[in-house]
Amino acid sequence: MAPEESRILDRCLLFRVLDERSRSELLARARRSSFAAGLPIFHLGDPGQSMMAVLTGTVRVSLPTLKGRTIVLADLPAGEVFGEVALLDGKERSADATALTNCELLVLERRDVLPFLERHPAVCLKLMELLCARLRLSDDRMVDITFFELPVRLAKTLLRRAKAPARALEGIGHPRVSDSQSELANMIGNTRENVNRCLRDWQRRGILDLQDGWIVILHREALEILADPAAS
Amino acid sequence: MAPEESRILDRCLLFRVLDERSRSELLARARRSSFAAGLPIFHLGDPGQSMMAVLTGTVRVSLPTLKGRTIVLADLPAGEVFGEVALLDGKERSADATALTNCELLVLERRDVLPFLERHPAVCLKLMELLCARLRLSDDRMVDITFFELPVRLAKTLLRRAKAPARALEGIGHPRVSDSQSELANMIGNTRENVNRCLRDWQRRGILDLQDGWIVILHREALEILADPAAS
DNA sequence: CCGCCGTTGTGATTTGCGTCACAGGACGCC
DNA sequence: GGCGTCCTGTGACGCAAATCACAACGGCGG
Repeated sequence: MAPEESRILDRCLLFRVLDERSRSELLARARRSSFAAGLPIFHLGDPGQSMMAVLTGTVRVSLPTLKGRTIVLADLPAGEVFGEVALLDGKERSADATALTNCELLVLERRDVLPFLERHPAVCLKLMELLCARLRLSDDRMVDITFFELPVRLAKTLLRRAKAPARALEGIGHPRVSDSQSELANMIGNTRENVNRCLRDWQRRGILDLQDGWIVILHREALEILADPAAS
Repeated sequence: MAPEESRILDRCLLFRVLDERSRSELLARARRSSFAAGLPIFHLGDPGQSMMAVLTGTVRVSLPTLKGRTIVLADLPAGEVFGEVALLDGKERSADATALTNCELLVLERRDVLPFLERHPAVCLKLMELLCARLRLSDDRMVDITFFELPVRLAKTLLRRAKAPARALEGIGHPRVSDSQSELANMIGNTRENVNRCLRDWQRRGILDLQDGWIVILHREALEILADPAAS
């Protein structure tokens, strides 16, 4: 086992509770797999007997529809796991997974994981925490989509996805978001056109700026007020 | 322990995997609690250190908002459990729970459940299945709300909640739904007014009938077509 | 018996959003 | 260079749905 791999598993919340010996035992049965940027890893409805951990790259989990629109559930960086739902309940894949960048995955099969879980209740509990977190996220999203309009959801999403400014160390620059407008639309369950109109409006009002494909947040506070459904 | 209680726990998927001895062990640490129809059991945001099993009655789990509207997540009959999310991750209650009818509950505390789970991996796995089911439901709902319009969602909901006709045994009568129009609106994330208009339209078209507060489904097939987003 | 409240039934008005239809710019590839 | 593809930016149009505003009905408690 390459040393950098066990280090990555170390950063994976789910496996951090394991001692060295159990971790090796699990890794011994795991398979590695690579996906080029843009390639599908699995589709909603596929039979699913495995779960994956992201070793390098980013994986997008999303819900597709008949037409082109999708809902982005999560973008998972290295250290995260996905595909656990179908593995645990033995049913079909509950969402699409796609390699957003070039990715390396660790694949764990149902027949290996289930017996392992039975012998490691601590991992069970961690896994349940993970499922709970997913559930809370999903329910939050549902409330957002049902009750709040585009500006509130967009402001929330921008704040959530804002990266630190490039020259944060010198205290210069503003937090910024690199997602394209259609990606943002998919995240909040709305259309690209409406996202564009909203962003341009905020740009005109001096809240943010659009340049080189970046959305630069000029006044975080204004966004926070917009993101608060109680205000506005 | 009253005999009828262990029989009810027997019908509870989560505890059915346990042998008699383990079940008694868990029951010994459980508390019983009653709620009159309409009373809140807990609120979103409350600290939550326990989970409950429904012994008798029905419990509604829902997400509230600042204004009056809510999303009904589930109506749980006897045998179901709820409140497991806050118990498992130790965070605040993720939803409201209300006694829809007079209810008797079995309350299990975190300090008792967690050690128990560590010694009973089979229950862990069942609990994970339960969480997976909740997650799938939530995601389905999100897709419905985001992409389908009121008629599709309403038709789906009516079909899901349709009870067998009163005189099913004689083969007479039609499946029917007893929910009020505002309850239906809460289930599908829309307003009472729109639900009413849609129902009246379907009544005029002979698909269903409204009488004595019941919605009587005359043509199940027509509803099924309406519920299928691909058609229509 | 009367008032209160929850439910149903409808109309009018406004608005958020989906859809269609473009135009222009950046970038990579043949 | 020319062409496809993906992104941004906007206008117009129409519909779904939120909101407001009533009226009628029925049950229940004082």
